[in-house]
Amino acid sequence: MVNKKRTSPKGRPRGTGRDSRGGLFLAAAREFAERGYEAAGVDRIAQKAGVSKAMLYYHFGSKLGLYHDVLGDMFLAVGQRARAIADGPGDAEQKLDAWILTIAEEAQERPWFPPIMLREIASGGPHLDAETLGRMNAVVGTIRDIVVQGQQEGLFRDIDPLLVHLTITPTILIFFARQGVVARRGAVGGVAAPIPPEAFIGHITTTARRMLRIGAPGGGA
Amino acid sequence: MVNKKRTSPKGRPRGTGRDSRGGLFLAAAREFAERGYEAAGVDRIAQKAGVSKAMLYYHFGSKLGLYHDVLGDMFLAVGQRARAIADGPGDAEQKLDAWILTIAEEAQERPWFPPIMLREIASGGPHLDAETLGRMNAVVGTIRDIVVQGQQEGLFRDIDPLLVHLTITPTILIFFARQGVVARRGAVGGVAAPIPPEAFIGHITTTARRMLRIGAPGGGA
DNA sequence: GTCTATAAATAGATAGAC
DNA sequence: GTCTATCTATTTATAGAC
Repeated sequence: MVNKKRTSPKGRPRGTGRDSRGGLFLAAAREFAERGYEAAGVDRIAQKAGVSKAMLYYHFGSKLGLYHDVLGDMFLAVGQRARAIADGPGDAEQKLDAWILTIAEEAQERPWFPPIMLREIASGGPHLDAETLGRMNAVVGTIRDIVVQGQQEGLFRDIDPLLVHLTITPTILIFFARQGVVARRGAVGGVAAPIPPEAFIGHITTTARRMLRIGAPGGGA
Repeated sequence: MVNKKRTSPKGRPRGTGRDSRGGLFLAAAREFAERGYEAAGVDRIAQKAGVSKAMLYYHFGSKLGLYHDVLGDMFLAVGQRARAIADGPGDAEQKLDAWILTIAEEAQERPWFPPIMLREIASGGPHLDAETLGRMNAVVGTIRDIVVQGQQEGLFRDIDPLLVHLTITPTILIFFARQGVVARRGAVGGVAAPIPPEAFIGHITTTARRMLRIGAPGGGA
């Protein structure tokens, strides 16, 4: 039932090895990102990985088990980095910058992360396990800590930390989800307008500061 | 192949009637939002609508035809309202406020709008027809017009209009997609924190102003 | 316009040989 | 660890009666 938690034989990060398990993991992550959990096909995953479908069941037990492994890998990485930032040195503004950079880096390192995340939001997460749910909540808590710190430091205005999270994180996710699409299909529409990731990250950083700093124009709601 | 474009017998907006076609439209919109195009089942749609599956094919020709009808209804409404705002009176800031309100209203009037939109972004829109694609691009163009107006009026700083769009619109979509989930499941995680829509709209309006106004803190990128 | 019955393809999952 | 063959359920779509 529960999937095995061991890492690859040689200690490689999950999904990057050349063993059949790692190949299946990587193929699955891409398939889940492209089609979503329900529409993803175990046949296609096995084919992309170059092994038989039976291997998938041998390693992961079920389609859902495989999905949970992919989710676990994502949120473990993001959650740990977020916590390290919040608990580390620096003022709240520096920490928020670091968080923005972290999400952007993870989105590029694991291109399946933004699409899968968007789909889970869209569907209300019917196939999220308790462990993944806990890790997602931990991330929200981490952002809250950073915002509260900024308010105590007198840097940030009075604003609901959840609103801060809901403004910054989804924007980054959608940007990189769109990037993947633009790369594959030439823009969702045709009016491509490719924006370099660095330009986008700079924009979000600036916007986040303007959103949070005390005494800016636009009202303090 | 192409779905019939006529409205309901009595000229009601699509999907709100009590005829079998309207019932199917509404059930389909909800099913597509909840599960995504691929995972949506015509059997389930027909069952929810209280008619037989054959009726679905009689009215819409195919599952894809039905999906296109749902998409068309969404983007026609949003596109027309966006264009009316951009071409109407007022300065750019007022128009941007109106745009934010419009997206928020449409998201609440058609609760299937945000989830479907998120899924299309996640998958790169493989089942979008040319008409829908055109309407989506028209919306982006409309936002661009508003931002450019603001820059010419000396209200907005020099910023890529596409970045403005990518910052405001997705945030609103994700918020309301999440709202639907929170209502159905009690938050994606458990740490619910229900935010009233008005509070969120106020927040986004303020954030958009702070993002765009000239001479604010946080740097001007 | 509305239905039942069914065709034809594909899905996730398993058995058992090697 | 890896495979082929197969079981069973579900899928989209259609035929044809009323």
